Amino acid sequence: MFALADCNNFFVSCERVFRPDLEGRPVIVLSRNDGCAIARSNEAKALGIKMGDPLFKIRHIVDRYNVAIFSSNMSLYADFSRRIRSILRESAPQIEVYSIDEAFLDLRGMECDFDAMAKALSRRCQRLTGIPVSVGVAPTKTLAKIAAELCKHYPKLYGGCYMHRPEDIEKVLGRLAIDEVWGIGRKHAPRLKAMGITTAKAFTELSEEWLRRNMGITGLRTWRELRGIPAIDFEHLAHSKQSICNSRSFSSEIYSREELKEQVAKFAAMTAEKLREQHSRCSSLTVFAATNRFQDDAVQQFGNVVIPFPEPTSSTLHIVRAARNAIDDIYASGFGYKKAGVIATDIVPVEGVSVSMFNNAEDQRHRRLMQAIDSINRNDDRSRIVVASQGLNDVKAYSRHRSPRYTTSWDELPEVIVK
DNA sequence: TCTGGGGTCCTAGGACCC
DNA sequence: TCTGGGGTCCTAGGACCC
Repeated sequence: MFALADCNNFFVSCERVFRPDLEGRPVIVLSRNDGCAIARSNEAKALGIKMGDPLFKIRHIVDRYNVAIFSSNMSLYADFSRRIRSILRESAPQIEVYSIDEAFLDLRGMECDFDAMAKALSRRCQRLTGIPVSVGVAPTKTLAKIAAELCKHYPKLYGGCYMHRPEDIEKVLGRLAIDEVWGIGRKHAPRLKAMGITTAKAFTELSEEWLRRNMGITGLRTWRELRGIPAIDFEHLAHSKQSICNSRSFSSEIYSREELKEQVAKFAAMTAEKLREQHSRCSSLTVFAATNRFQDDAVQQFGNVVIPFPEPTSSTLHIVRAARNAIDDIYASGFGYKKAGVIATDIVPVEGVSVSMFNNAEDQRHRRLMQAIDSINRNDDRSRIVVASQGLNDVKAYSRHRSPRYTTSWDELPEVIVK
């Protein structure tokens, strides 16, 4: 058996921990720049606010129903995520962290009452962190996802955990819309519906041959998982990333070449830092910059340059220089750039990098320099040491409704006033 | 005025090889 | 009218996820 522990409306729940007055009120959390709704309380969902709705398009709902809005406060959410994970680790020999608010638990080989264990786990998370967590238990990961979802919809009925019993699975799948299934996305769902396949159960009755031909190996895996045959591996080891992307939309368009270079240099520096954090290097870097894609009356530009490195690198100096140079190939004056970013690819572990005959001395110097910079910048919200060519200002962004970093910043601890 | 920021895996087709 | 029969590797783009 596998379990999936999934935090309910995670970002909203984090905000409510320190704002219990928001219980029962519609609450949303916005993306960067206060752009879109990316987390919604049940009350906000009931008002018809959808995932990814731009704030300006739902303004009328927000005003009319007094919806509480928050800018995203990632330091807060990351800290809660860490706390939840440490609780989950106590409950199962292996966990697979799937996202900031979800983790699978490997229950294979464990002998206990899974239902009782999962209920206790949900209660424990709630009590120790204040975050409501739904736990689904089932013989495959896809079925565990469905179980957790059920439990989220009927919290009172299931009390934090739903476990699939073999005799119930068919009934549950018969009532589950095909587009709710993990692995069936916005392309395949309409196609299946047009064929009359509207439920998960109907999907499991398709032939293996049809799946293979029309939805490839991934569709087949989902099909198997729904039929109770594990087809998606449990990944207990967190592996290093194969690509690292840092990109941002700007709160207002950038017209100057130098300003664009500075922004991209910041993204490059962040990327280099992440590479070093996972002990790897990259052999190529993609740099892109684009105008506002929503402005359809204006001429658009999307520039995209790939820079190969002679040897794999994680040096901020190399990566920043490459990114700034790439802007010279992309930039055209007169365009307002709204978004830019860099992507590190061809990532290799640092141990596997062969030593260069020619640049060895420079490599050593950079490595020691980066170690020194990282040790100074570590545990700090913003970097204290930066490359001069990335400028001294932060990437500009709106964040008008950010709550305090209650748990990670000494200056923002909550105050309790006793009268 | 205002529209997020990350990732993964798979597949088809092209380039190249014998 | 006629045009072999295999392979491998790489890349771009698609589909999916949070």
